[in-house]
Parts: sequence; C-alpha cells; structure tokens
Amino acid sequence: MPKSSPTRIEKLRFWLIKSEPDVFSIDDLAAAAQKTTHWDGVRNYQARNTLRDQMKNGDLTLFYHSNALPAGVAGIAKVVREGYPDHTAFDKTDPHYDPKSKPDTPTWYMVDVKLVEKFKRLIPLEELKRLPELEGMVLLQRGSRLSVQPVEQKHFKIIGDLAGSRVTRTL
DNA sequence: GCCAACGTTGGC
DNA sequence: GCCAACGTTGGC
Repeated sequence: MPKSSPTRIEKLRFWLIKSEPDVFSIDDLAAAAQKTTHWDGVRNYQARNTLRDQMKNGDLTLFYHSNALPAGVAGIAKVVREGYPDHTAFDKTDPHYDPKSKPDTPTWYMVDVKLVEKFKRLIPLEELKRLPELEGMVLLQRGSRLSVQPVEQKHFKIIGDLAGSRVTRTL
C-alpha cells in the first residue's frame, strides 16, 4: 500500500500568526537558520490550545505584522514542528517567564514555523477590511486580539492571490 | 500616546 | 461564582 493511499491524506489547515515586526519581522524569519523559528511567548490559553493541539506539520499560516505601520499580512510560513513545551516559560530571565509552567507539566506550548514566501507587497489590514468576501475572518472581528488564529482556506487564498502568491494559486 | 476591548487575578 | 481592578493587545 503506497503511503499516499487516501486514508493517509490529511487535509491542510490554515492559520494566522501575529508578530510585532519591531520584535520579530518576516525579514527576521528569512534571516533565521533554516528560515525557521520557534513561535514562543504565546501566553493565551485559546492560542495555546491551537499551538498544542491543532497546528500540524505542513499547515500554512499567514504571517501578520501587528502593532506596525501599516499592520498587515507580510507573507506565508508553514508548520515544521508540532506543539511542544515553550521553554521560555521556564526561564526566569525571559520576559515571558511564567512560574506556574513547569517542565513536567508545561502550561505553554509552541510550534516551529518556516518561511515559505515573503509577499512582494504587504497586504495592509485596511485593505483587508474593505473586502466583503473576507467577512467573518477572526482577524477582522471587533476587538479580536488572538495572536494565533484559524483562517478559512478561501480567505487564505484570497489574501495570497491579492499578494500574487505562487503558493495560493493552486489552493 | 491614547484608549477600547479583552483576559486574568483575587477578594469576597 | 461574581465582579472590580489591573495588565495587555493592538489599531490609530
């Protein structure tokens, strides 16, 4: 039986992860070894559950620049290591240190992501808000602050296509 | 820097 | 369990 038998084909999921470019931008990801980084420092339970339980190898994620001028989607990354304990929570000197997270019973998790594509142009939040077909995106919901969030495939494709992405052409 | 919206904490 | 106080997020 070939590995690609239908029962083994799993559907990709789509996500959005936020980073403040002053802290870690898409160019920092591009410059990282293997263009890969730990997505550490997330201290929100809903986002934690996504990181720990839902993001799977190969899943694609929009890389969003928050707290930036302009804020917007900068490119696409993919999950290359599934949820594992966020060791920065154990480090007293780390700004994200959390004494309630212990190595044997970790509270916080992270994944590794690898850069797939930096968009030729950043797609500003303001532009996304103007697109009626993006209605319902978590990012665009009032007061939404989730730093790791699901994205519907159709929305992912719309945004990638706007940026001229090769990746989303086949979605 | 402002401030609205949220999430968490902790007293009761 | 309630809810006020506080801290954080993130657009502007």
